Amino acid sequence: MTDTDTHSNLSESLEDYIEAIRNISLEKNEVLVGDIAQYLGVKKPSVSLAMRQLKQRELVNYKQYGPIQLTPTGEKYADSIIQNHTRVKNFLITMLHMTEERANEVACRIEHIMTTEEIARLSNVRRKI
Amino acid sequence: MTDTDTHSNLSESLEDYIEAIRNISLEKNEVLVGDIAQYLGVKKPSVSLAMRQLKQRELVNYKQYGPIQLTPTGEKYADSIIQNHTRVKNFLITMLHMTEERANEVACRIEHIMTTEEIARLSNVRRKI
DNA sequence: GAAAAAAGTTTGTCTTATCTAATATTTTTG
DNA sequence: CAAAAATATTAGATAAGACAAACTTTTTTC
Repeated sequence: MTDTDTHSNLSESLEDYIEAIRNISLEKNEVLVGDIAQYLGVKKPSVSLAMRQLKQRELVNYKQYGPIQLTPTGEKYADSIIQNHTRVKNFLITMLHMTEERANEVACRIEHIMTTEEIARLSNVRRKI
Repeated sequence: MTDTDTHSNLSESLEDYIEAIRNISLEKNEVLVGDIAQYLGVKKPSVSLAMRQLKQRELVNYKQYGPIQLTPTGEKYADSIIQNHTRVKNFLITMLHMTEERANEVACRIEHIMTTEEIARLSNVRRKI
């Protein structure tokens, strides 16, 4: 993520947490600390700490021991990350023939490295007959 | 870097050090701690510590206060990383129209994420008229 | 509604990678 | 060859991110 991208200040780790919250909330009414921990394969104390940081930046909203919600800003941020993830993943699957699992793994890393604009260009790369 | 790749055990940071040593030695007879520090934009104590770790893994060879050389294993490792870097970089420049500087920056990150085989496939992606 | 279970948080530790300041070695130079 | 300069290393500090163990709060269950 560079200065020229839309959202520029979160660590990769915190971006992953935001992304997770958004993805979980698409399937579940309430997002709990334990859900996020399970989703990301980390322990609950790690989630707890991350949530405090995201709350401080006003990207999530929650009261202690309560369920977690993204703020409108957090939601926009998440959607942007998820769009990037999806685009990278599609490229990896269609152009490099990765399995979905591997593509997710790799996209999860690359989504933090390239800017939204660069990823948009990536998603336009197609084999033209 | 996954278990299925040829070289699987170094941190991204240590891979960067190996890559740097190899690149510097293409331009200079002796590689000194200060050269590596300048090349990577870190301070000498960081290099010093990294060299100790690489030595322990028998990827570099040097005596204290002396110049640094890659072992044959280290050289192979470096060449593999550099080939990956170059391939990713070429893709980014030709397909995504990045500047050389930006392509280097991004390639430096992606080279640690995708396997050699995946990168080979990436380098075969070409616009076909 | 009190005891047990589940969920979340706090505290303290670990690892990795970096830095600054202080120290040590090597090289250069007069 | 001794003093100065350049180079490298060690020691100690910091930061991010994770973990386990202990503790707290909330929820469930009898």
